[in-house]
Amino acid sequence: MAGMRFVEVAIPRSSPQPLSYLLPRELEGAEALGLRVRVPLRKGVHTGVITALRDSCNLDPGVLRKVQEILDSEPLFPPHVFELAEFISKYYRCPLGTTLAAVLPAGLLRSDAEIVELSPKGAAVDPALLSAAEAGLFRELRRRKKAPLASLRARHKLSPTAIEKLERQGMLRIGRVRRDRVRQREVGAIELAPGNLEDMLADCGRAPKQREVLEWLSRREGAVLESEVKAETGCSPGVLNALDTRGLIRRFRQAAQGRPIWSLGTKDERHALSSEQQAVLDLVVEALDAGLFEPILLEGITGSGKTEVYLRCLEEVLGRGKGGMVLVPEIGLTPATVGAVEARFGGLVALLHSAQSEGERWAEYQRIREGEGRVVVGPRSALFAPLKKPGIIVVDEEQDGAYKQQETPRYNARDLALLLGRSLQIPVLLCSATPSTEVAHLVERGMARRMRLTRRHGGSRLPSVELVDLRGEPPEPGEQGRSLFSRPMKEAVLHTLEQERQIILLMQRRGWAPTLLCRECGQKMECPSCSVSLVVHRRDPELRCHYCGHRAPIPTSCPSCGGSLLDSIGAGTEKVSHLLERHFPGVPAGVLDRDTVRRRGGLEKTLGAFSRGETKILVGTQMVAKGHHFPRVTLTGVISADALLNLPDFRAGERTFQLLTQVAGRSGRGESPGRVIIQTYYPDHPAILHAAGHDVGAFLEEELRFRRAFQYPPVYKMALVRFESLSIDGARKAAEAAAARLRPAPAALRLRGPSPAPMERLRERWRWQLLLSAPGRKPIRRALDLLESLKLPSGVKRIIDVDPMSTL
DNA sequence: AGCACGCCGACT
DNA sequence: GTCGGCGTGCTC
Repeated sequence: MAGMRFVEVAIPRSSPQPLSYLLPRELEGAEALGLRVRVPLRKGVHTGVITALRDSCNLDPGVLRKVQEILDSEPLFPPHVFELAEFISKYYRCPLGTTLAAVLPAGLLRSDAEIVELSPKGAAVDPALLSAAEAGLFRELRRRKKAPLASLRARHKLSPTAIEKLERQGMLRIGRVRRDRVRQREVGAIELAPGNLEDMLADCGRAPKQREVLEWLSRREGAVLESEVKAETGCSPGVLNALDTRGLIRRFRQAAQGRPIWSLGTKDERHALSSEQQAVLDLVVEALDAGLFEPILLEGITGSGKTEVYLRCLEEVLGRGKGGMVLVPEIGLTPATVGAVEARFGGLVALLHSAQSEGERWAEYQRIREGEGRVVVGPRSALFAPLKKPGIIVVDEEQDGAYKQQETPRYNARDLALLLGRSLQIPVLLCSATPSTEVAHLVERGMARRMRLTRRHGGSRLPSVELVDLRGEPPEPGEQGRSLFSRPMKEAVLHTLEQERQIILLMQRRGWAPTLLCRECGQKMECPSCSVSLVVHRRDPELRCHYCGHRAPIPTSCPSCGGSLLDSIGAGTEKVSHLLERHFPGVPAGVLDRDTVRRRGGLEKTLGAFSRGETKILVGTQMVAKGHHFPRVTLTGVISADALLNLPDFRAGERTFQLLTQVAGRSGRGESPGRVIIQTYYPDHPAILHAAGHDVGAFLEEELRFRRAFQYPPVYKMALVRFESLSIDGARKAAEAAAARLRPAPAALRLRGPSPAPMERLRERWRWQLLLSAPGRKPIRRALDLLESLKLPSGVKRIIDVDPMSTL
């Protein structure tokens, strides 16, 4: 370390490049890659991460400023995580500081907050001398004493510099608060002091409230939260104080536990491996022992035992003193997977998920860093878990779009898992019933091994799938156009109910109806901020934009022509459940979509009632297709397969195929055979046809042929460059200028656009875009370099999405 | 004169 | 990626 006098520091939300700093003598020797430091930048002090150590610097050392403080004693992550971050930064074109902020647990790199308060002079000022906006600000500060500057700016219509101006005038004081530490929140807890309960109760004498608390505590085991004691017994703090001073209870602080994630309390069931499963395990063990990268597509329908395979693989990994990662798309929706891993590995499991508080996530992070948590389960960011010696990476449901982050850094954790596996020389298990075209393409080129599990656990058969051609369905009186339930669908539902079995119905849209139309002028009610129509909701009656959250009351007359013939067009989950009630009166049904899940405990309640059989029918959006296991479900109905199919996106077919196959897999997982009914206007479309025929191979082959012919991923590489602006001209002109810069384009580069994005306006912003594709990455990389060097007109934002998941 | 607003380049 | 300096032009 001697002579390392300079450090490079990556700071989020500042410079795209790491900046050089001087390391003062007193800090020398303590520095290392991956430590956080406090450094001065412009007027303030920021928290960044050391990304390099240097003994020389190409800048004049005289201009360099000094590192003020080193915040950690140990690097926050092992080298492979840092290398991954550097790769992400380059490949997905996101500043390294911002990338590191996404890689580390939230909060560790949070910038300082500016806190505003009134000075004595400000407090005494005559309100008459202030502008209306200033008076509002002063009123709030008088009430709240202190408030964050950013929120004050947002709430009061002040100019951007007004608050600084008032500070210069001595009216306000602005202080800085550091927020780069995660607080592990603590709560009060109580337990009964050791000793005989009878004696203790006697000790209370004539203090009934204290007796009651003691008795209540004795009925509980271990420590109980103080808040819970108070709520349950209705006692005051004084009662607890009295018990404490007499030594009858023990009071202490403990780390606050966030809402536990909902796992099914699964029992660990070890299944004997089939020969197919054993073959995968053998392959993984071989790679483990040889220290080789081994990318494997583990393909198997629902219920074929993929989970047991990777649990066994993890056992082997742990047995060799290493750790493993299990990535899942959305942890809240995969309780079965989480439950299975927890049941098998217990205390070795480290769970990372978004329902945790920052403190909890930080605690789990440290457990992994210290080698205590060695099986990491989590969503895409779990790939950055600081395992010392990762031995395997498992990506469950690898085809899931949730692995792609939809904000910078726009990485895809499945792709990165392969990259990381290669650099660490370890096996990577990509699991899916419906592999992505990306992984299929890898297999096709011999770059990943395809291992199939063809037998369903317990020997249950694949459901039979019937397509209902909606074009042949007669219109129903009282409905506009067609009925939601075709005759075959109605009959199947009735039949299944008679057999005392359960039904899952897939309905892609939530709400009552996707559009409210004026029959007199033909106008659709549109979102004022987005180019989409507002969705009619009835449970909480209002119009709602599903993209920006805009809400409006349901009009009784058309806002543009005054006409009163307003019609809800189409259907959503609410209408489906309403119509179910009409068609099948008295049959209890549950609804599972973002609206019902958002309510506290909504997911647990809805799924719980269904799994206990209290509801017979479960209606929902794609959520119902995710890995739940309901043995009594023998019918799955798809109200319309066409919603996804009609999206103007090259992945529309793939997404449709995956969703249909997934949802079909919900049917008939117990002993009884399952049935699936899919309603569609396109019964001949390959995505629907092959899903009905359970033919993954044929679908992928055909889909890859289409992608090759039309130069789409994964055969061709792609990047999406989007320009956003509050003015339509700004976005369009920037996109046109960018396209002009790329012309004449090299032969290998294909340019689509500039064109308005399929959703031309979103959250008030107009969006225009360019799609770049090429047989290899190089022409795209060069084009993106060119575009990044192009100066943007003011008010225009440029978003680069490498390997986009969708082009909407 | 004092301040808002927009543009542009530097930040280490 | 953001901030702050500077120029321009408006208002008290």
